[in-house]
Amino acid sequence: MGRIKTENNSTRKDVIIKKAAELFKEKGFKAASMRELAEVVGVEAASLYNHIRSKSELLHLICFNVANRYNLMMDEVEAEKTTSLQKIEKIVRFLIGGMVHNFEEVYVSDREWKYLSEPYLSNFQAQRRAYRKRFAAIVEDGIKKKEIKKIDSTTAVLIMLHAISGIESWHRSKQKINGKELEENMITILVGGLKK
Amino acid sequence: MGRIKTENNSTRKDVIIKKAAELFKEKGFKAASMRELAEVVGVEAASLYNHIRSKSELLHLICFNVANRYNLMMDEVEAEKTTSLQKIEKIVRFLIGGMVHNFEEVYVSDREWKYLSEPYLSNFQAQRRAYRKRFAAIVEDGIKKKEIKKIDSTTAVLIMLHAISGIESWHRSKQKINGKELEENMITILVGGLKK
DNA sequence: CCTACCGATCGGTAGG
DNA sequence: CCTACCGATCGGTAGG
Repeated sequence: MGRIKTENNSTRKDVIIKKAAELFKEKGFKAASMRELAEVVGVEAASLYNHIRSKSELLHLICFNVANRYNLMMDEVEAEKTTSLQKIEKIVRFLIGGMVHNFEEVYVSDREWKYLSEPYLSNFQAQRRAYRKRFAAIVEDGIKKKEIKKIDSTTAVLIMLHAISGIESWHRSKQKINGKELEENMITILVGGLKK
Repeated sequence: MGRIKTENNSTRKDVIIKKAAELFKEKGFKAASMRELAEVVGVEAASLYNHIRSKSELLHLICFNVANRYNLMMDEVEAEKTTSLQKIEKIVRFLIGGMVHNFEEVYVSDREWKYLSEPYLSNFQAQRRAYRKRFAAIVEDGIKKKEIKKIDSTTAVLIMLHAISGIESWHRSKQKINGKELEENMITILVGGLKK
């Protein structure tokens, strides 16, 4: 009802969220102000509140958007009839892809989630814990089946997750190698480090 | 001259810096206020300014303290007559040790450096780039000598650095494995992933 | 979507 | 090291 869509089919609210993700990534959630956001959107600060409830709503929209995608992907991987190593490779590739293509959103959900307000904060942390547990279970399974070295699965998951979120620095870097090459290198080192 | 030392030989200024690191880690630099810092130190906010110049001075003291230690360590490693793989292992062990024993300080210098003010910001970024370059050169050398898989050295360094800074989550976690065990697991996966 | 404005909080200073 | 206080900026609201 009267929600105006632009030619690329996104509402004004979508634009605000997208710009918020960029701003939160650049400055950090606390340091980013609604006045700055208004400026990049092209309206007065007060006008933002016709589309969103609060600054903090912006953050939880961003974070849960990412979390939902991660969970759906994990459902899919668990359902597959493949080896643990293949599952891990698929997860790692998905995560790298997300980092490369939805950079700002993923970055914010990775680094700024601690500014979430309750009950979103607790909910997000719970989802995160659950996600890591499912990932660790796959690693554990691979160890049992002797596809993977005998290591602490929690540590292995932490390493993979953080190595990937480090793509941030790659993104900033001048002499970037391309996305595909990056992905293959990461797979070699990370998955290669697990293989027995 | 009147600088009072406590029994463990640290000045009041040292205490302020230490508490600042804890607070900046917990809340983030921007979200942490000088009034909160004063409270944990046990004085009024205005009194902090008899020991330090500004909030931003606290951040650069923390960040450069860490950066200096990293640089000294790199000097030492480069001077050794060991294989590239041994050098990398030494660097990784040093970084993990720093993360485990100087957690707050290292965390802040890793995640909050972007709030540094000029000229400190540029200086810090330059040191960081130089440090990574030296690390990558060691990896490169290992590849040439066929100790290490043929991978992009920049990516390899990024992975190691970020995997280690991810120890943050391990620190938070309930069912921690101990520091030594963590270190051995990380060496297995990270250095193992490089080995030819 | 804008103008006008609010109460709260911030980093920091003056003066003792 | 404290009391008292400053100018700036914040997220958000009222009213049109």
